[in-house]
Amino acid sequence: MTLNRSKQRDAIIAFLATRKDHPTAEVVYDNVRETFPNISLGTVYRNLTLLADLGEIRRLRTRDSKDHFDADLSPHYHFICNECFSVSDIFIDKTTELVKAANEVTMNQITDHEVFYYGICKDCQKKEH
Amino acid sequence: MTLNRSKQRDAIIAFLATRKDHPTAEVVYDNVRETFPNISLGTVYRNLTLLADLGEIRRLRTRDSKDHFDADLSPHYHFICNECFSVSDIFIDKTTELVKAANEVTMNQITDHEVFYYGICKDCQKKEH
DNA sequence: CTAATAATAGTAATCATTGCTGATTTGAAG
DNA sequence: CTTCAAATCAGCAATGATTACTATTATTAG
Repeated sequence: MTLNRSKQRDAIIAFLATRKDHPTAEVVYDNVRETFPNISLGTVYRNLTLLADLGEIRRLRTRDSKDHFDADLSPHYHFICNECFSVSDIFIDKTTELVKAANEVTMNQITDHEVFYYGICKDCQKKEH
Repeated sequence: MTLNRSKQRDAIIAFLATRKDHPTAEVVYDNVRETFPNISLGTVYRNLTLLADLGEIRRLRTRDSKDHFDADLSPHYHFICNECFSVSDIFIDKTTELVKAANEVTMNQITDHEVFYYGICKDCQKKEH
């Protein structure tokens, strides 16, 4: 029940902290494997899930079929490209307004919220000439 | 390439239109089967995907591992219960503000957006003693 | 009515994620 | 510094939602 440290988990957190592109479990696995050649994919998933449950990272479930993970806990939203499925940050915070407006129309108890923007990212706009 | 009508698809649309609880493919299947006893789950999935791609219904990918479907295309958001994973409507529309604010910080081309609220629904609040 | 093709039922396959098991690591207490 | 129970791991099997495939049936334009 107590949380022990582990080199694998530390490496996963450290790697995530270096990235702003919200990698998938697979990407985390591929990268952490460069330092821990025989870390297993299961370990990556278990730790990402554990960290998300503890609230130390955020799990993003987008229209993409893979989960993405974000080590940045500051309030912000996300943009997902419909072409390449890349995920990028939208650093705005409308918590006050959004939660206030929602509370006026529901009795459900809101603890948090997420905003996803969809469209075509800058890079994919270029490609489509 | 041309779209033909099919009784199965009509039944799926008709069923979805009667529900405000954003059923999963499985739930759609169970219900439509009462009228079409040997409709297949694949047909349900194929049509839900087709309709979502055509923009005639919305596919909601939540923290729940199952997709939910919504026949109501009017601008509105969703609340998902962390306990029972029920999905309910939040009839507010902050498109103008949200898209305006996002456009001030990104060059990505935004075509649409989604807001998910999470928390404990009214029913689950009661259950908790 | 008929041919072309869209859609279906039934089932197999995919693939992200989770579960299992026996071995290894961690950390608190002596 | 040892000890030992509990936590974590690697490797791999299993799960489960969704998609793909194939032979058959339904739809619709002409």
